[in-house]
Amino acid sequence: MRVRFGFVAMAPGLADASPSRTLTATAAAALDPESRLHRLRALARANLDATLRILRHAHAHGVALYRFSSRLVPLATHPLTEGWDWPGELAEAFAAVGAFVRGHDMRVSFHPDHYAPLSSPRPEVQDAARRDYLHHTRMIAAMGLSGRVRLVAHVGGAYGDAEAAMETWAATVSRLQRSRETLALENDDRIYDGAAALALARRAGVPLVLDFHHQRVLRGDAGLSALAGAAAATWSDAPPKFHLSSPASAARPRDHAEFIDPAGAATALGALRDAGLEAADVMLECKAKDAAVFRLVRDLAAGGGWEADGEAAVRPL
DNA sequence: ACCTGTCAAGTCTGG
DNA sequence: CCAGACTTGACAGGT
Repeated sequence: MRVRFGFVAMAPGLADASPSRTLTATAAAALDPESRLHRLRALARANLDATLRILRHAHAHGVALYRFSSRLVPLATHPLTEGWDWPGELAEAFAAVGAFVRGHDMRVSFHPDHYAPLSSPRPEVQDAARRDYLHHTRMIAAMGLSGRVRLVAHVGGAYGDAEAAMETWAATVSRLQRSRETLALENDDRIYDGAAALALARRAGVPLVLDFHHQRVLRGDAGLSALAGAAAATWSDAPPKFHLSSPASAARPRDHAEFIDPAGAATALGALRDAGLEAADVMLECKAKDAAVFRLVRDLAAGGGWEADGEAAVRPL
């Protein structure tokens, strides 16, 4: 088995490389339409530029797994920018990112944020969520990566009835074009645990990204290997994918720590090994980002049980 | 140059 | 019914 690790959005080691630069809506509203779009276009170009630099940096260190910032195009779904042809204006910059990903066979993803729940009973919220989903699929299309990038989404709230909310989620997803190829579902740390998310993912025909940290917060480590195996079985076109992070502190167990605690990682990776997987991709959600990947590989290799396979992957001994 | 409060967005809890 | 927490990185305004 080979386990590859990846990181999210920024690489703190790279100077001046934020992929999420933006303009506040208040500041944007104060500008005349022409200078507003001029500013936003420049920020988006800088974000895509930074993204390409981060991808080069990742690839140079053997990192094949990366999650894009969802804010590459600032205010893209805000009413202030309605009608903006960003796909046309930023075509080259998006294409360059996609070409690098294809050329180096990297696995990339998006994670629409939790303000866009497809399960909401409020029509205006659902409309906004669908616009957000559409925006992400447009970015993927602009990269020339349609069909090979997943949007990793949460179910959303419970709205007083979690069963009904899952029903709404499945119904909404079934209406979205090509959602089976473009979506993946992730368990959360409040309402939908691994088992619930797994059942919904199977029903909707989308793969499940099992988040070990969320699962531990809700249910502890019991049954982790069986759950990991079942989650892995929902993936057919790519290696199964997992999320891993460590609690920031005992007082704030849900928050993400700077780095991965090696003991916790060994438990999670042990579950993958015990599930008999041939390959797995594990996205680390740590404040230290890329540095957390490199440190975890070193820690696992030093701790016994695993050997480093480059700077960003391990194999069991 | 640095520090602090604020920010597009939704949901839930507590008062 | 409303205010605040939740979470995160970056802006914006002030020193």
